[in-house]
Amino acid sequence: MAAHRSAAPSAPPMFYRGDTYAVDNSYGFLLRRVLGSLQRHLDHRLQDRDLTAMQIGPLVLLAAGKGTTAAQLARCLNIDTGAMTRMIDRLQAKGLVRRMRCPEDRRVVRLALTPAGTAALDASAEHLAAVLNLHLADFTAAELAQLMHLLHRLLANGAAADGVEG
Amino acid sequence: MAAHRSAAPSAPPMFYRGDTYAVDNSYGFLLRRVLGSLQRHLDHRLQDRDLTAMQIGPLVLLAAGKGTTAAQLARCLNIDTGAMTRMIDRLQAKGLVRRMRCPEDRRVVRLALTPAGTAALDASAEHLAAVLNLHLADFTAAELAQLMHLLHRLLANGAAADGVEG
DNA sequence: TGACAATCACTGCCCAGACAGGAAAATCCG
DNA sequence: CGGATTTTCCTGTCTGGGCAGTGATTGTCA
Repeated sequence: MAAHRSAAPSAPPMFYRGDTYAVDNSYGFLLRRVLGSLQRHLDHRLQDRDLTAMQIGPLVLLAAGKGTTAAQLARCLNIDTGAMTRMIDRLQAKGLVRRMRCPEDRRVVRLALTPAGTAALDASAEHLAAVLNLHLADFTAAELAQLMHLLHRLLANGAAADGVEG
Repeated sequence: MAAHRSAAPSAPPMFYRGDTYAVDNSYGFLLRRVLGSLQRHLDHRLQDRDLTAMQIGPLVLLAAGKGTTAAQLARCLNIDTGAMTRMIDRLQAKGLVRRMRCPEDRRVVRLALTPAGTAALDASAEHLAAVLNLHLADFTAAELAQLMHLLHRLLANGAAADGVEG
């Protein structure tokens, strides 16, 4: 188990220990609260438009051409396909996206933004940017870059462990 | 309101713009995925114990003496008191916490860990620490400190805006 | 003292994600 | 060709958060 680590069986980082764990030092709790703040701010700005912060995700991905099926969007957002199905249900009920059975592969359902969906996204993008900027009020460009770098590495480390355990 | 900013009514940071927004550059989406990774890893490690990552929050706070009422815990975790009520319901159903009407102020319900709750927390803390460490696999102590620092500032900037708008 | 506001816990009603399971369709392979 | 596997979407059922509204209690202040 430990032997195949070529460079180092190396010092597994022990920043946190079970017996001395304190909430205030946990970046996990902190992350949770930051995300909550982002979401709450965005939700408040979007409530006039009958949209939520979460619902923007699929709209952005569709507009950016990151995917045209529910499964693709779910993978992009790292969420369940079941959750995505219901999300699409809500977006479709609001007339923002369209479902169209794919003729070539009749399992898949092609998704597309409606004109209303494009309009809603255009109107929301500015709020999304504003909320992100608001939380960066006293940041320099270098600090934002550093933040993104650290977050990417957290994610990569988690994904690496996925492969091992999963 | 703007006058008290001594130095500058100053360049509002424009890291993100509505018309050029791209998912890949958004620290919001990144944050969301990191948190999801943390939660999934922890949930998998805890499923044997019939516990979820979310349910550890109140247990940790109770053990640390950060609060003894639902309202206090909710404020600590930045969540709704209604959500906390239901969370306590689930924890109580599992026999991990105890409710006790406070005699002095009969509005409040005092919360306390049961022995089973303390045991469950002790057993989980090590997994919590392990998951946090796992995502920090290639981090230095300085980088972790930097991450915490940046997250704290994001949170503070969000809270500052709360006061203004709310 | 009596009206008023604040606080606390709780409840309904939403949105939202995780997991398990199922039906239909496509693909792979013997 | 024909069965096994995989993929895609969908549907329960659970946990979980946000918001609004309720009732009980406490504190405040005229």
